[in-house]
Amino acid sequence: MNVQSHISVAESTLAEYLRKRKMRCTQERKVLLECVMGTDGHFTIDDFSQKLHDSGFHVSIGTLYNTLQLFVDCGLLRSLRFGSDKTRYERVQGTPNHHHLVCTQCGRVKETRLSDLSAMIENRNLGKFTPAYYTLTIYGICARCRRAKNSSKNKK
Amino acid sequence: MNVQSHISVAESTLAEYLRKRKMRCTQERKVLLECVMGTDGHFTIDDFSQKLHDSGFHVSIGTLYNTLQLFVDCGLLRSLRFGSDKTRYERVQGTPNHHHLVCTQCGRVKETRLSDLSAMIENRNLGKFTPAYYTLTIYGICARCRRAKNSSKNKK
DNA sequence: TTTACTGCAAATATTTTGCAATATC
DNA sequence: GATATTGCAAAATATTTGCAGTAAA
Repeated sequence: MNVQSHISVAESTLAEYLRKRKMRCTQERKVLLECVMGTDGHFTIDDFSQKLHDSGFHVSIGTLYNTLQLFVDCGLLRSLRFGSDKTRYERVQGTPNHHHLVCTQCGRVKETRLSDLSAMIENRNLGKFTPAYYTLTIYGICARCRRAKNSSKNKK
Repeated sequence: MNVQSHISVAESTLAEYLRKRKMRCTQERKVLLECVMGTDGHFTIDDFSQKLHDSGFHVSIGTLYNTLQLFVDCGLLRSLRFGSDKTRYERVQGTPNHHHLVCTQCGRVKETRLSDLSAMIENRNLGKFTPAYYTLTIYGICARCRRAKNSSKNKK
C-alpha cells in the first residue's frame, strides 16, 4: 500500500468515526490528520506542535491534546510512554511491527523489529479481552552507554 | 525461593549498589525497601505513600520519588505507565513473568501470564543492547466493557 | 440556527529541584 | 567532621478544564 492510499484510508476511518458519533469534521482535524500521516516514527506533543507551526498552521495546545487523543481513540495513533518521559504518539497504519529499546541511562529510544514475536503476540488468544494494539518495550543499557561505563570502569 | 530470602536478596542487592556508589544506607531506604517487598502487584506513589502512612512511617514525597527511582535503578522495581495514568511500580523479584491487559475504555489493568512469550523475549539477542527488563502491554476492550457496548448496540 | 469545537487561560496533577537541617559514614 | 540525604515548599512540566466566541451541519 502506498502513502497516498494510507492517507485516504485514514481519512475515511476518521470520517466514519466522526459521523457515527455526530462529531464534526473540522479544519483542525483534517490538517492534523494530514500532518500525522506525514510524520514517521514517534513524536511528542511538542515535536508535533513545532512541525505544525513550521508549516504555518496554528492550533491551541488544548486542541492538539484533544485531537491526538481522538486519533488514538479511532485507532490511527498509538500512544507510548517510556520511563517518566512525556507521552509520545506514533502512527498505526504503515508502521511495520516494531518494538522499542529504551536506554535507562541516556533515555534514547531505538526501534527494533522482531517479527516472529509480533506474530506470536498478535495470534495470542486472550479470552474475553479484545486486543486493539500492544506495546513491547525493552529497557536496558544501549551500546553507547555500555561503552562509556566500561571505559570508566577501566580508569579506576 | 521464599519471601524471607527474597527480602534478604533485595537487601544485599541494594547494599551492594549503594556501596559501589558511596551512597548511604539510610533508615528511609531500609524501611521503604521492606515495604516494597511486602507489596504485591503494582502500585502508584500515592498507594505506597498511604501504605507507609498507615504503618506509621513518614517520608516526604520527594524522598519517596527519589527512593523508588533508586530501586528502579538497581533493578528491584520496574516502573510502568499505562495510557496517561500516573506511574506505577512493581517488584521484579518474586513477580512471575506477566503482561498487562489494559482496557482503553475503563482503564482497568489486568495481569496475564504468557510464559512462552516471556521465554521468547528473554532469549532474544538484541545485539549491542543489554536488556534489563521489559514490559508487554496489550491495549483493548475488556470483557465487561465489551458486554456493555454490545448491549447498548442492541438497544438501538 | 443549533450546538460541537476551538482558543485561551486558568486549574490540576505529577514530578523535580533548591536549600537548610539532619543523619550516615 | 565531612558530606550525602532528608523534608519542605516552591518550581517546573504535562495535561485537563471552563467558558466565551466561532464554525460545521
